[in-house]
Amino acid sequence: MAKRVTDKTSSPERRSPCPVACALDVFGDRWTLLVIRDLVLGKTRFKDFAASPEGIPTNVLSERLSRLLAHGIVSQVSASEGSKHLAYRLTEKGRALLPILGAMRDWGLAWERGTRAHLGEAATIG
Amino acid sequence: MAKRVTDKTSSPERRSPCPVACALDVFGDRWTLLVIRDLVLGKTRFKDFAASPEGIPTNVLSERLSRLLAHGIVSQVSASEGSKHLAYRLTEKGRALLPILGAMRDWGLAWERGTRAHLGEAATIG
DNA sequence: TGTTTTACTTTCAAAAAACAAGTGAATCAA
DNA sequence: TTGATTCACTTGTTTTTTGAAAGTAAAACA
Repeated sequence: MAKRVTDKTSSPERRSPCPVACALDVFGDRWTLLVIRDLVLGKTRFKDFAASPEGIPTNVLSERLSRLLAHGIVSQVSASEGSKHLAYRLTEKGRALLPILGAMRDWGLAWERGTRAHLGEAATIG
Repeated sequence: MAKRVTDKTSSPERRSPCPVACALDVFGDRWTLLVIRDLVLGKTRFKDFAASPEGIPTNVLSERLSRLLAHGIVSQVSASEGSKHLAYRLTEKGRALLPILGAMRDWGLAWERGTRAHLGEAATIG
């Protein structure tokens, strides 16, 4: 007899139909949006994300990248012609996160002292 | 001989001067922004946040509220005249999170099927 | 060919989250 | 005024996630 804990068939572990809650289920943690930020800044490789100043642990990076792949937020392409290494790129769904990143950058700059944008002032993001 | 791990004097545990990283240190988790959302929706009491459909555990709610207080994002006022119960309100710094919430709601509605805004369509947030 | 780089995976201790239950002050109903 | 109920937590306990370090295998480079 199968023990039904929750119906994860229709929508795997969605807490509510709220779009904010749903978004947080995808990227509601301390690292995911930093990977997105790096992608926006032009980084494409595992080692590049790992080299960011915040120092994401590689196991966390690995898990986050596969989650983003699973959610269709990033895709993998060949790093360069003939290369067997892979590069990560934002999909359209991933690029649609730009306004969120822009709003967060603006809030941080306005309210948290000592912050500086490596993201281009207004053009790149937001 | 004091072992200096990190200089937490100037800015306690800031990972980098990036405003996005800094913002994530404040509200980069699955719950905090849902409390902010509830505040935007007009909820002010502990029990109201706890009653939201996502079902935040009370110990987590408690911890998040004190963190938000510590960061000056919410403040406490008397729930009603003469009452000794307290109500939570967004400060200006907290209201400045509205564009982030709005951008997240828009992204969720656009890219995650089955989401619906209890937040007023465009007027309330964003 | 041997060395280095890349992109992970594994291990494991520590921290955080989830869950359940308890507590005491405040409010309310009789 | 007493007793029940609500409120806002706090306290255990278990489960999950992190984070730091080390290990690994394929690819690239010399």
